Amino acid sequence: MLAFCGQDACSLDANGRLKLSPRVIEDFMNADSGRVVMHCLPEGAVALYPEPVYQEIRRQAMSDLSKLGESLLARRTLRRFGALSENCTITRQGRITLPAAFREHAGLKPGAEARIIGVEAGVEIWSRERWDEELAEVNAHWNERGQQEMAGDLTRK
Amino acid sequence: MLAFCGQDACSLDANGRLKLSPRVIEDFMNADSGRVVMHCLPEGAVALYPEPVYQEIRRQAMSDLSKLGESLLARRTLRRFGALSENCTITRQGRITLPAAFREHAGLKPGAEARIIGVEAGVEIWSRERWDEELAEVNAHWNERGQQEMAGDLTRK
DNA sequence: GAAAATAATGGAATAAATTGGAATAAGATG
DNA sequence: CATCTTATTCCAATTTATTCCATTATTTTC
Repeated sequence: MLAFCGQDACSLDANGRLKLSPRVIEDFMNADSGRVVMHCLPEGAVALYPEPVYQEIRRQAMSDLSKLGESLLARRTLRRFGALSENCTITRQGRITLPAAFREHAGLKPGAEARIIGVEAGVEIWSRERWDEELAEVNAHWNERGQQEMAGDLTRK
Repeated sequence: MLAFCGQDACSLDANGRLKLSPRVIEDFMNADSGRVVMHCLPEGAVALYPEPVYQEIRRQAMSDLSKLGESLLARRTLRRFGALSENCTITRQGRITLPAAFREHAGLKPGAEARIIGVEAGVEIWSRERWDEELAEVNAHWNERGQQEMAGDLTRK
């Protein structure tokens, strides 16, 4: 059974809450009893990962505390993950509340249309407009890559 | 459970006091019973760390005092951390009072809007304006990083 | 050195926002 | 077409934030 796949359309309620679809809820229940980490991506969307997945992501990026006093990069790395991540539990009604700052990061006003995108490790929340653009870019990139591969096959000695 | 994550909006009262959100208070209680070190960052914000975290940040620098006699840099480093760090305890109402000099360092007048930013090791207090700029820079940096990575994926032989 | 004034602190009350739940509407399925 | 599932809206209750006031400490002036 494939987890965290496919796409859903949904909308934020007046308080910025999001109702997840039954299959997404089920995937999060199976993964970690509905415990979720919300994380703002540089691309302008919010990812939802089961907590263990996020811990794994963080394990590599963890910088040691002794550098904090002298390194701006170290401070900004912690800032990026600290400020832009938060955990929550899916409620009994299958809802999550996006913090206002996260909503803004993803360009989602209360009442906005959103896309829930399965990304295998979890799901991502995109505004409808941004998702359309992102999907076009993703496709363009791998098309270009394919073209280069074919060209390389001709010119290779 | 993620500690010291997310962002909060709050404002200084007329006397320059700051009410922390319940989850931040809880994180500090768990970390060191509410004992906190305030420290002015070069970026123009004030960091709050549990005391053990601050000790860890300073541990290396404090381990060799032998340079003090001949190194201006060493003396100024101690000066910076000494003058710009102070400890305090979160009150029963969950408030902390920023010393006037620290408030000024962070560009916070009494009554100003502030942002409490989780940075995993603790939290940082930013003025609303400065945080907006910092966040934009953080996002821009990691976006640029991502773009370079994608470009590299196309030109790779 | 004492008294008054000013500033700082602790606490409580009121107002605002968030959350949980239920009810209704819409859609899908047999 | 009826029933069951899913989505959306609305309301009540709780939590959280802000403001205001009283008390304590500190400083200044006489």
